[in-house]
Amino acid sequence: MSAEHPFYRLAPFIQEYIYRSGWEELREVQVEASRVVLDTNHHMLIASGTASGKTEAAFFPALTLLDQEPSSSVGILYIGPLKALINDQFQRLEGLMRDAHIPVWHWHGDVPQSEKTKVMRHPSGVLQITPESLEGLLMNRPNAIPALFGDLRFIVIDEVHAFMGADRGSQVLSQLERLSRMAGCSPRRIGLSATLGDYEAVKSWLAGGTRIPVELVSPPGGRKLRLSIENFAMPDARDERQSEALENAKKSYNNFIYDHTHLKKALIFTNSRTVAETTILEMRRIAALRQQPDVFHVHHGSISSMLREEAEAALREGYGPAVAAATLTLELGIDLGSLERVMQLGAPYSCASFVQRLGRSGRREGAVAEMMFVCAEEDDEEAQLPARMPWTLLRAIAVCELYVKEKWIEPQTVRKLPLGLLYHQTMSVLRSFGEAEAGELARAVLTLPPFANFTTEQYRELLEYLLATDHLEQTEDGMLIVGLMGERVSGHYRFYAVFQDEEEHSVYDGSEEIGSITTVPPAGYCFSLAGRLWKVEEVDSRHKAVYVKHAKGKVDTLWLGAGGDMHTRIVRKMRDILRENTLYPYLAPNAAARLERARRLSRETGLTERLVLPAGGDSMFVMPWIGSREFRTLERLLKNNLSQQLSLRSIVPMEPHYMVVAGRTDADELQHLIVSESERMEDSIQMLDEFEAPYLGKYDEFTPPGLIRAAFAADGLDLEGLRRGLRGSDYGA
DNA sequence: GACCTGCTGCGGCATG
Repeated sequence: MSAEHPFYRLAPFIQEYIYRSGWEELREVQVEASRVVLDTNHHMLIASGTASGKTEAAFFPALTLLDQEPSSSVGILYIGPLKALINDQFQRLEGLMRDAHIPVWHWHGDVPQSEKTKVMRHPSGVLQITPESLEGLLMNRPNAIPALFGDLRFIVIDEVHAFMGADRGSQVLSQLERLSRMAGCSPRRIGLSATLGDYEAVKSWLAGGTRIPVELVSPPGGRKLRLSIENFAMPDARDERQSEALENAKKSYNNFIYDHTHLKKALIFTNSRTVAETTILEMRRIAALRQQPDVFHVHHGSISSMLREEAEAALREGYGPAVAAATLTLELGIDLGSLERVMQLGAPYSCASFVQRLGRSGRREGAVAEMMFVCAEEDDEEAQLPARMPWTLLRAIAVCELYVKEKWIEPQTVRKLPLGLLYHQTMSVLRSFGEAEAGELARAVLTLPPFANFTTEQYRELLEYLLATDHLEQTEDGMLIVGLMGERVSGHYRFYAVFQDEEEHSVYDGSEEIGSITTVPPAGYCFSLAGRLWKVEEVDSRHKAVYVKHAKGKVDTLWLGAGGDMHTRIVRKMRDILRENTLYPYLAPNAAARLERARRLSRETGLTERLVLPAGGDSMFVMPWIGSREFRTLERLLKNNLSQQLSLRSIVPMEPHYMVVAGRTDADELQHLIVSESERMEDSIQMLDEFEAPYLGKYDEFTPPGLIRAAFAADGLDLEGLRRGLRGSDYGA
C-alpha cells in the first residue's frame, strides 16, 4: 500500500483498531467511502451486502475528520430504525472509540433520563437516535437544539430502505431540514443500505432538501448463491381416508426441518408469528422425544426484548448449536455472526425480504450464501383435493427468478402528497414555536422537503379545517396555537411515531417478561408464546399486564392477520412460470412426480381454484387468493362497524382495477382463464375498491376530506369514484 | 391464515 492509500489517511486510533481487530486490509467499500468522505464535500450512499463493513465504511473517514477538527457540539448524528440496532451498533462503536476520546451517546425510549441529561450537558461525539426520539427533541426542546447540533458534520441514516417509501422516511427528511434550520448547520448525509432497487431514486431521496450531490459507493458483490427448494404436498385434511397419510406427511415435514437445523447455528425464517411459534413447539416436541437438548428460540415482534437478545446471543456466541425461528425482526442488520444454515418456511412475499434473509447466510467474505426453502401447501377449505396448485412453491420460484436472474427488487415509492404527515409536522413545528402566524407556519412547514408538492392554497385549506375542528386555535392577536383536539393528539407520547399501533398487554411469568399480546384471554385460558404454552392466571388491566404460568396441551396462537401486499410483478412471474412450463427444473424428483399427478387429477376432476390478478400497472397487489369467507367477514364489517376501517387496512386491494382468474388450474388453460371473469368475485372486488379506508394513515383522519381526495388522486387513486360506489350500495352509511 | 418499527412527564416514595 502506498502512503496515498486511504488506510494511512485514517486517524491513528482507527488504524490501531484495525490492527487490533486483526484485519489485514480495508474492504473495497471502506476504501471507496474513505475517498468520498475525505476528498469531497458530497453526501454519500453506501449500498453493499450485509456484513460488508458498511458501518465502518461510514464511520472510519467521518471520525477521522472529526478527530482532525473536533466539533463543538455533537459531530455525527446516527439515525437507526430499531432500538435493538442502535444498542448493537453502540457496542461496536464503543470498541472502536475506546482510545479516541470521542464519546458515543445513545438516545431512545429505553435509555435512562440521566444519560440524556449528560448528552445535553456535554454535546459532543456521536449521537445514535431513533426518528421518534428525534421528533421529541425537536418538538419539546427546541432551545437545546443549537447547543446540541450547532457544529454537526455528518448525519448517518442506517438501513435507508427501512425508512424510504414509508411516512417514517419522509418524517426523517423533514426532521433533518428542521434540525439544520434550528441549529444553523449543514451536515453531510451518509445513507447505508443492503437492499436497494433503484439507486437514482434513493440518491435523490437522500439529498432531499439540499443541493449537495450524492456519491454512490457500491462495490460489485458477486456472491455465489446456493438455493434449494423442498416441497411437501400435504394430503387433504378433510378426507378421513387420508388422515394417516396426512399425519405421516406432517411428521416428515417437521422431521425434515429438525434434521436440517438442530446440530447447527441455524435461522428459520417464517412469514408469520404463528408459524414461528408452532414450528418451535414442534421442534421442542421432537427434541424431547429424541431426548436431545432444547436449543430452540423464537424471535418476533411480540417477544420481549430480553428473550430476543437471548436468541441473538445464542446464535452469535457460545459453542454448540442454536436454532431460532424468526419473522422479519431478524432481517435487519443486528449482528448474528456467521450462521451455518438459513431456512425459509414457505415463500417470502417480496424480493426485498428474500435478499435481506439471504444476507444472513455466508457472511464471511467469499462464502457461499445459502437458502433452503421448505414449502408445504397449506389446507384450503375451498379447494377440492387432492389436486391443488403449489402456490407457495410457485411464489418461491418467482421470487428467486426475479432477484437472481433479473436482479429485480420492489421499487420504493414515496407518497406525493403525504397529508397525514403534513398534519403531524404542522403540529410538531407549532409546538416547538409555541405560537405562530399562519404565514410564518406555512413558510416553516410547506418548505420542508416531503411537502414540496402541496400548494399554499391547499395548506390554507388544511389550517382552516384544523381551526374549525379545534386542532388549532387563534389567539386574540391572530396567532395560531395548538387547540383542544390538537392537544389531545399531540400532547400524548404516542404522537412521536407516525405509524399505526395497537394497544398491547405485557405477558409475565413471575417477574420475567415473555412478550406481549393484543387479544387478552380471560383467566384460566391458554395460549402459546415464545414457543411454550401458558395459562392465564391474572389479568391486570390497569397496568396492561397478564400473569401466566406454564401449561401443557394444545392451543391456538393469538395473532389473526389477513392478507398482505405483494407486488404485481411477482404475481405475473408466477403466471409466466406456469405458462412457460418451466416449473420442473426446480422440483425435487419426487415432487415433480407429485405435481404431475396433481395436474392429471386437476384435468380429471375439473378442479376450481381462484387467483386474483391486477389488470396492469406496477402498483401493489393484495391477496394471492381470497376465499368467500373473507368477503363475508368484510361485508359484515362494512355494514356494521365502519369504525373498524383502519384495522381492515391490510385486507383491501390497493389498486382499483382487477381481473379475476377462476377455473381450472391447468397451465395450458390459464391464458383463457385470465379473461373469464367471475361476476360474484367481480362484485366483491368492486366493493373492496369502493372502500376508502386502506389509504388512511394514522393522521389522515384529521385532515379535510377534499384534500384527502386530492392526495389520493396524486398517487393515482380516484376517491370520487370510490365514494360514489359507496353511496350506491348498502354499505355507504 | 403477512410482517415490523416507537414512546413523556410526573407523582409518590425511599434513601443518602
